[in-house]
Amino acid sequence: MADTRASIDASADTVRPATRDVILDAAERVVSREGSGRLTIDAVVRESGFSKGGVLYNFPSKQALIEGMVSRLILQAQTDCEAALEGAEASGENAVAALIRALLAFKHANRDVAMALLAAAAESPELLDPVREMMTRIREDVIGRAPDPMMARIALLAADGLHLADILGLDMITPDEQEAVEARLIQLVSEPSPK
Amino acid sequence: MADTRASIDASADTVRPATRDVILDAAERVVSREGSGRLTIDAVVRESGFSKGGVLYNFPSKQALIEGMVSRLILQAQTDCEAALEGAEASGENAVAALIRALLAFKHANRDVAMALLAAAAESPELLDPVREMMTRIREDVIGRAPDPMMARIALLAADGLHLADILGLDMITPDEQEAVEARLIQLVSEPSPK
DNA sequence: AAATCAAAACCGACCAGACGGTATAGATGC
DNA sequence: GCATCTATACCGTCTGGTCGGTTTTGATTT
Repeated sequence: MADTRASIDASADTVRPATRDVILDAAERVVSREGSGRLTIDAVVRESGFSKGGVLYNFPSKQALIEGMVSRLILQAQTDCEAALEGAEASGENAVAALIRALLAFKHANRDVAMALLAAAAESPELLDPVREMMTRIREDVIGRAPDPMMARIALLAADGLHLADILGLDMITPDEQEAVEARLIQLVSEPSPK
Repeated sequence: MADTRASIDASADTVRPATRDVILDAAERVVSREGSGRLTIDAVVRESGFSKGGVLYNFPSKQALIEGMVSRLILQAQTDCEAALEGAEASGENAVAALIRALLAFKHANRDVAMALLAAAAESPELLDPVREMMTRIREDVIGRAPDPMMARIALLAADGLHLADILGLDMITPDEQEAVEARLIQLVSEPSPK
């Protein structure tokens, strides 16, 4: 069961329709709709349509289920970042800017889903270890490529700030403002001496 | 650990040594040590040394207790920010820089305590309403005073990012680096055209 | 292809404990 | 003695997890 199949597809699985992913989707829906504190196995059972036994067969414990959510999220982020890097390399675009852009897009696309991280943190902090690892790798990657490393770091932190605001629903920033901020961030990491 | 009492009255302290604050302190310790998901009334009872009845006498429900934690946190932040503003006005320092500095210091001092926010978010999202309100006020204040409003906004977001890293334990940034980043942030909001 | 069979996948009733909250009795100071 | 506060036993509910059983799947044999 060390499977960890690459989530999204469901194409190759002719018979078995990626049960684990169906369950993870249901869990994400629960978290996004009712908050991280309401993530219970029974709620996932209700939401997924599977029985309790079925859910617990695929994820032997609630912790395992949260681990599944986290690792899928990480996989997605990693894929997105790598794609952004390749795209930048192909088009000759600034790699750091591309990465920041990819991160912002990812965080925006997974705004409510990322509450799973809160659930994970609440359940037991060590579940965030893989997240730590990934963020470190990305950060080192970005900072290593940046003409102004500290500014790159600041841009990353600001991106985290945007994410936090999204997660906690603290975003009273208008979409226009958000776009402007993101553009400015990308500009900041692109030019060594801005303005 | 500056005396964070400030809740209600504190008039007849002789007999009643700010029971509510003692309980809130215990709750903060629980959250910081065991994670936001482990914040239970019984845990607070154990940690505070009071009886369950005593705790529930002061905070009639778990929600009330979390509300207490949040509002105390907000009060403290507000006080700190106002003090910073007054100090800046007196010394002629850049107000925006002073505010950012105060926010960073506050967030640093309350790094684990702030997990109460996560507990609040998990319990029921509307508990974060006061936090929203405060953050909006601070942001508007900072942005209104800044020579480069968008840069100020970015600095605030970066400060949030630092905070998030602290809360989730994602801070693999060294103290030196953190100091450098904070200095750069303050510099960014102080000068219209940095570098 | 029909029969067989073992393993994988799934089901749902059940349980022990934890949790939030209540009830009530008791201490303490005015 | 009355208000304020503390302490403990208790209750109903919820939750994570178990367990024995049933269905589905896929390979094998004939």
